[in-house]
Parts: sequence; C-alpha cells; structure tokens
Amino acid sequence: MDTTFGVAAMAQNQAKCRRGEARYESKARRILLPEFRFVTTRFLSTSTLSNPTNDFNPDGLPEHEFDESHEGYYPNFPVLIQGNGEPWDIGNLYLTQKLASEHKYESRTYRAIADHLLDYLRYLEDEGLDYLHFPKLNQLKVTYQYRRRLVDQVQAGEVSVSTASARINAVIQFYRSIMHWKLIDEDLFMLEPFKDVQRYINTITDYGIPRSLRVKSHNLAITTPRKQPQAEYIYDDGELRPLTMQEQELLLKSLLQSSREYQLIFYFALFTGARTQSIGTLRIKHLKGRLDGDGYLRLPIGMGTEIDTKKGKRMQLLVPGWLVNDLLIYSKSQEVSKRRIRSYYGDIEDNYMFLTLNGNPYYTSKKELLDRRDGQVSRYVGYEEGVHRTLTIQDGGTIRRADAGSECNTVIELTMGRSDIFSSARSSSR
DNA sequence: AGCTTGAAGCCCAGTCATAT
DNA sequence: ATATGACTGGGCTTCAAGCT
Repeated sequence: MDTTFGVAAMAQNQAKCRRGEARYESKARRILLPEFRFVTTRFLSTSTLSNPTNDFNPDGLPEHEFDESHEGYYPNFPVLIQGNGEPWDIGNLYLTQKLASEHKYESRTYRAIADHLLDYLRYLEDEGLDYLHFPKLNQLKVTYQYRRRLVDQVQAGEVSVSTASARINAVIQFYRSIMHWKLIDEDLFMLEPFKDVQRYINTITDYGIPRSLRVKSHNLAITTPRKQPQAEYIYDDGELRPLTMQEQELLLKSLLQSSREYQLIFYFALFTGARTQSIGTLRIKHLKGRLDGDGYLRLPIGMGTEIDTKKGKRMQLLVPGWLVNDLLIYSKSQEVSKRRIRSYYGDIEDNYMFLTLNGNPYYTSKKELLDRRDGQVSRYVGYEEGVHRTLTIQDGGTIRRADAGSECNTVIELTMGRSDIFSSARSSSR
C-alpha cells in the first residue's frame, strides 16, 4: 500500500485489532439460522438391523424420516462453525441442549453466548489446543490459559473488562453444563477445568433492608471494577445526562427538517421518556384510548400490554393529547397505510404505529415473534399477501440520525445516548 | 436502453451498559 | 452473576436521476 495512505491504513488496522477475527489466527465463525426447529428422527421399519447395509442409503444411515410436528421455531438460532468449515459439535450441542432445557428463548441471549464461545473456539484454534486439554498442573489447563489471554487483552485495551468477564463466565457455564448434562465422557469429570467458589454480594432490598446474597462463582472469574458512586449530578464524560433546554430546542428545531415518523418518534421519546423498544412496539390501537382530565392518555406498558419494555417491566406513560392526535392522523395517511400493507400484519389497527419504508417494524415485538411461531397465523398471512415475508428481528438499530447539518447531528447524537458533544467530529454518518 | 453514482434503508458483528 | 438492551461502524441492496 502506498505510504501516502499510511495513516488511514493504520487507523483501519487499529479498528480491526478490536475484532475477534483479527485477534486470533482462526477462520471460525458463527452463523444464524433464521428458523431453527427441533425435529424427531423416526427410523423406518423397512430398515432394521436385519438389513444393515442399505443399498438405498450410501451414507450408511438407516432409513428414517423427520417428525416436524414440534411446536414453532426459534428465530435466529446461532450455530458455531470451525475454521475448517465443519460445525463445532460440542459447542452446538451445548447450545441446543440449553435451548431444550429452558422454558424461554431470547435470540439475542443465545447469540451473545454463541459469540463468547466463538471467541473461545478461535482461541483454541489459534493456540492449537483441545477444549479438553487438562493436564495436572492448573496453569497449563486450557481454561486457565484462556483466562490469562483475556486478562492480557484487557491490559492491551483490546476488550473491556466487562467483556472479558462475560467471556470467561460463558466458557465456565459451558463446561459446567456439558458436565452436568453428561455430554462428555464421565471419565473426564475429574479434570477440573475450574473450581467452584461461593461469593457473597451485599444488596439492599426495595424496603431498605440490607441483604447478603450467596452467589455461585468460580475461581477464574474476572472481577469488574465496582460501580462509580452515583452522585446527584452525573459527570458528563461518557455518562448519560439529560439534555439542556438549549439542546432540546435545537433538537426540536432540527427535527422539523426530518421525516414525519422521525418527528413523531422523537416527540414521543421526549415527552414520555419511553425507550426505543416501547415506541417501536407501539400499535395504532393503543392510541385509541380516552384522555384523562388533564388531557393526557394514560398508557400502560410492559408485560401484558403488547407494548414491550425492558424485562417486561410494567409502567404507565403519560402521552399528551396533542401527540395522540398527531399520531392518529399520521396513522391514517396514505403512505403509512401503504407501509402497513407491505408489512407482516397488513392494514389493521393491531399493526405497529411506526413502520419503515419496507413495512418492517423499528423494533420487533415479542407478540410478533409469538404470532409467527404460531404456524397458523403466519401461514394465513403468507397466503393473504401472496408473499411470505421472512422474519427479520429489528432492535431499533434502524433509527439513525439524519444528515441534516452538523448542528443537528450533534444533538441527535446526544439523544441517541452519546454524551460527548464533540463526537460529531469523529465521523460523518455515511 | 444500459451504466454510474449516491442516498436511503437495512442487516450484521462486536462491544458496552443496565436491570434485577 | 446473569440476562438482555443499546450503541457504533462496516457494508450490502435498491432505487432513481443523470449521463452516454
């Protein structure tokens, strides 16, 4: 590469070093299956032991068929692939076993776990180590070595402490589980990849009573530094803080040049304090309620309301009447109804208030995931529309700042959780 | 008509932050 | 500790306007 571009190249390399594929010498990767289903294998009576070499089946597998009657599918289920292109059996077995043994499924959590294990797999391939390499001497065991590598990476600033901590925890959890589920040979149980440790953490209950909680930990845990003391005011570098009056004015002014749905999304956020997740999962029908004496719509959100909140927490939003009105008008516009027609639910009031140009929600609701798991609903919709839209899970990432001048960018960036007022200088959005 | 270009919309990987 | 939401930056696809 030409030396003129030295600086740019260096910056690029530096950015790359933070990425897993660059930290290790390994081609291992993780993919996502859009629709993962459990199936039961049934062996057919035609191929019994009396007919072990089945001419019809060159793979040597007895004739079989899959029973796909299991309820629903799991969207975006991760699969780990080794550098040589083959699936990583034990890792994937762990993931599916975990799925089978739990009553709920959150795709992002599985993705996160798989990504941590992917980092581990890459480490193993890079070092040429087996995941069951457990000699007598603790310091030589893979798990201990991996921990050391993680700490080094933290020291080098390649990953944050919290990431390193989460990684080692995911790996320990992996070993715990495969031993517990007996996914590996019983003889190997003696190897001791780590040691169990009891920890106590002091918390204060909602009623102010101090409690000591016993927590199961392990000797390889990487401790994250204690939380900052929370002062009344927040040090603004790197922390969240409310917008100043001036910033709010600037934001409202610059929003006037933005698209209508962005205006409404931001107004909603600004005047109710709702999260992106709640705004994104708002349906038209939710705004049909009656206003209270002060002209507000009291909108319950959280578990059981179809409006999602973090962890399903129940609360109530106070939506100003004028905003309710504007939203309803917006929902009746031709453009918006066109988007609904392109969407999964079609042109009904149960549909999202905010849809992208392509009819995707800004935030995929838990309800939609349920509806899609229920084969009947999605089959019906697919038939009606003549096109089976594939599921994509949106998590608000589609809401980006508009390119409406640097002043506007700065403020919009602020509202997106960046407190560094100078950060707009870092990069132009595209 | 076919090609180029740029904006908009979107998806993804990786990492950090927060709630309980 | 653990589950899961939030944020950033890279990059792909689609569409339409301008050009050949």
